[in-house]
Amino acid sequence: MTQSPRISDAEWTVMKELWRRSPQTAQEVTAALHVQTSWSPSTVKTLINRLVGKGALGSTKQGREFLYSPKVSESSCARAESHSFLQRVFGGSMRPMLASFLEEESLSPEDIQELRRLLDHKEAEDRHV
Amino acid sequence: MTQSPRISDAEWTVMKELWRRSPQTAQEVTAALHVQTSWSPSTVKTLINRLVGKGALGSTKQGREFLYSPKVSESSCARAESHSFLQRVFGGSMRPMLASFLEEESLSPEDIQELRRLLDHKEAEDRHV
DNA sequence: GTAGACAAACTACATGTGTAGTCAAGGAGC
DNA sequence: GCTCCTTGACTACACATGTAGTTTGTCTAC
Repeated sequence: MTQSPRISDAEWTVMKELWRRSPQTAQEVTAALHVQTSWSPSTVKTLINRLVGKGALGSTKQGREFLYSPKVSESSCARAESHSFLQRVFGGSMRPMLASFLEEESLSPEDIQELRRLLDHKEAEDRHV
Repeated sequence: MTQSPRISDAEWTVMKELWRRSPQTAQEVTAALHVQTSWSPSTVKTLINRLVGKGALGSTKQGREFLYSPKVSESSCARAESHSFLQRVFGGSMRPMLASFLEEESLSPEDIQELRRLLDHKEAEDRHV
């Protein structure tokens, strides 16, 4: 299990793109992100380098360029991030957190159905284990 | 509606204490946090000052000391924090986020019941509005 | 082979954050 | 009233982060 490094806001944006498609060159990533962010190539390159430094991205030299791809999975980063968020803001207890999200954010009827299914599943699982 | 300022990790710890009980002096907060954090009084004072600067805490002079109390509610900060977390990590979509939490974190049977109730409530609400 | 283009590497810099020390001012004890 | 202690105010400093510019090295086109 790779210990997920701490990934900052801007870095998440870069990671998301590389999770979506990889490997990509720095240039490609810059182009892909340009719509949402209008970051300069330097900026994207800096972020990529920091991520390589943190071990979140790996690179392979391809001629004059580098190809980058994630070395940590999105789900494992999401888990780490979620856990730290839960601790920090809700002291680690799920119930108030879920309550707050349900109150605040919008859910489609399908989302609600899906959630019920997840709860059923969870419950069944708990009973078995 | 007070626009909740961005509150850092360490600052959350201080805010939590003042949400738990307020007003308190810097000294009292330091003492209260000492068990978990072993921060020096200077550190706590710095954090408090920053929070006052951000408008998250208010202060009243009481003789030689100051009494501090929150100026923003815990729930509003939690909302802001939750929203930004949801955006950053799950691109704003609740369903994968909830799925990830349900998979990862542990829920008691009562938590599950409570969640079902919340979902029912939410659903009924949506139908009415 | 030389010039130009492009990508990588290095440097930059303001602001935020974690963590704390020092200085200064005002009340408490003598 | 003077001294000491406490508390507030100011200063410090390393590292992270957002954002980008400059230098250097190498490939490509002539």
